[in-house]
Amino acid sequence: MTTPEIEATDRKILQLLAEDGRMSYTDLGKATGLSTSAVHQRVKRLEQRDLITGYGATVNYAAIGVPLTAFVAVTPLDPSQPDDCPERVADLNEVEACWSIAGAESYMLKVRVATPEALEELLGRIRSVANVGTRTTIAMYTYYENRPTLKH
Amino acid sequence: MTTPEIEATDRKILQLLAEDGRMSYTDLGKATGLSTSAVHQRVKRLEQRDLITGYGATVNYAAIGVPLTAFVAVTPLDPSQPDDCPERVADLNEVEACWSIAGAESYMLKVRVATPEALEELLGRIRSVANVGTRTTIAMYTYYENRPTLKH
DNA sequence: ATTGAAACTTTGTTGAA
DNA sequence: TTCAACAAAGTTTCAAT
Repeated sequence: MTTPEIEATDRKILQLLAEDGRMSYTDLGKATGLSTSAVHQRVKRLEQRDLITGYGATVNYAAIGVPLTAFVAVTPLDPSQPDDCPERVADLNEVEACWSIAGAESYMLKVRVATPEALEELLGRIRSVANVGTRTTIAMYTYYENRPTLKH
Repeated sequence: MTTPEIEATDRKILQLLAEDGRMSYTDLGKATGLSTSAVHQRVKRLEQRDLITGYGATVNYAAIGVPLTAFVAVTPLDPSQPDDCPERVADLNEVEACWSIAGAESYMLKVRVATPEALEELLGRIRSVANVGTRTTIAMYTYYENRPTLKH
């Protein structure tokens, strides 16, 4: 938003790090035609400008026994109350993402749980902690997730 | 799915790497009470078992001029055709994720674009490349995304 | 943006519990 | 089988240019 124009080299570095967050500065340098310390400097600048907000391992949740992903569309029940649903549901660690949406409902949550029972129980906690109604769409299979969308 | 029971130390390593994918083996060792080479070995095993499927930088898409996220619920139009929508839309790099869902529609896509015009154009490409109908929900603001859901 | 040097990290090998 | 200790190779991070 602040700097929509990103220079080509910085864009390339963003793309490479989005695809492999553990790539070494040496290899980033080779891939961009810069010296190791020049890329290092640029990466630090990308972090400081908040264009890179962090690094994470991609965990195979299905394989570790948390196979259920669901989308929960959320409607606040009392319009006179302060609308702080995103902060309230942030306390629930099953909630992986929260967006405000255009349409019939106010927010969309993405949640991850181990079992249908755990989902039902979580929906109860979401409704009571945020005083909202919920409409849930269960994802039965994840083909892919978090693919980098930078290749243009 | 194959190994739903993950040992406590491996779980801790997964959690730490989900939160900071560039954490060094030295620091992982300090955080888990193991030697550098012992964590190193465990991380390689987590990668081999596909419990860690990759590492990525978290890119602030809004800040680099791609502020629009949308969810596209997709319905195949011709039930006699092979249903290969996930593979077909995988070619469109604006498509970040694809889930098969329970409910009125068959799939849910998550897409990222720069402008409403780019979204409209992308929806056209999705419909023609996969021979599907679409129902789109625009995310106007991202409160948070990809929070690790491993703290239990 | 680069070079070069010191500090630190990674990753293979070896052997102990 | 899992861990620790070591050591060589590679990487990071600075200051100076």
